[in-house]
Amino acid sequence: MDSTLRARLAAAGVAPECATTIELVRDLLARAGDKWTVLVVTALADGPLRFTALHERIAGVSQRMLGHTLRALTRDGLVTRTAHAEVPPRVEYALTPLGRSFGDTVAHTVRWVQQHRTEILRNRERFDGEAPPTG
Amino acid sequence: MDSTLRARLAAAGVAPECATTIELVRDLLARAGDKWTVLVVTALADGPLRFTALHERIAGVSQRMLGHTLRALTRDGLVTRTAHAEVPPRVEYALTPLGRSFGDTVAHTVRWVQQHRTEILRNRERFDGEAPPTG
DNA sequence: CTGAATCCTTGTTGATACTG
DNA sequence: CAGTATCAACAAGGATTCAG
Repeated sequence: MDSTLRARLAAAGVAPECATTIELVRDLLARAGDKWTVLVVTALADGPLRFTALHERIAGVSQRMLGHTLRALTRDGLVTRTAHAEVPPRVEYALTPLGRSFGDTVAHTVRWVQQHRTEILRNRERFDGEAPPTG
Repeated sequence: MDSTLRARLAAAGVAPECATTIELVRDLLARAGDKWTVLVVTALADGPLRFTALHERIAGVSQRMLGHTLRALTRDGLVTRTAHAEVPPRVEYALTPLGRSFGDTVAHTVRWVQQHRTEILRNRERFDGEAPPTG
């Protein structure tokens, strides 16, 4: 993990437990912000799906990134992975209660963005209109 | 911007406005998850601060990354940048109402992580205890 | 003091190919 | 079907240097 950060926070007088929380917060926030997590969680919100079903439903994701995303989600217990011992193999992914809860929290932020979408976009335009000419 | 994503979403039958929202959501989520944003917003929550004050208060951040973070935040209108025409220069950064609102939303997620911290950590341990031996 | 420019290291993403 | 391994491209992050 990012032990450097922990050391720095410790040096700054932050309690270890709190430091771990900060790392974890950033970790989860970063995960929510990565390219595929939100789409995966959203896709699974309607019910369990197989790997291929997810791959088809989420346009543009590579097998590799879908696999990584799913693995990370599974590791944190946000998603369950159920492999059925059959031929051909069948693996189903489903949201856990924790994952659903996480999805709700993210949805909260999504709603915020939707509400402030116009304002943010306008701010960017204004900023880009003023600043870019370096001189 | 990520026009590739937009094209893909369009191909998938997603409305352009919705596609923009998705990009923006991921953008803001990614920003929240980056290494310094949350710390900057938190630091500014107590009131305006100068560049150097922020640099001192946030242990471990480089001038470069602090500058980048501040610039991104300013661009979105989450933070104001007030340069006083003095010698030596003095620049103050402050949260806008929008920035404060954003901070509240992020705080919501932070609280979620704090509440589920133990569970997530336990899940990870269990996962790492079972899976790693590849064979 | 504030912060942009440069250079370098590292981590992330994705295409492709291969295995159980 | 459900992935993992490998490799190449790229972006993020950081140290240092330069400038207004």
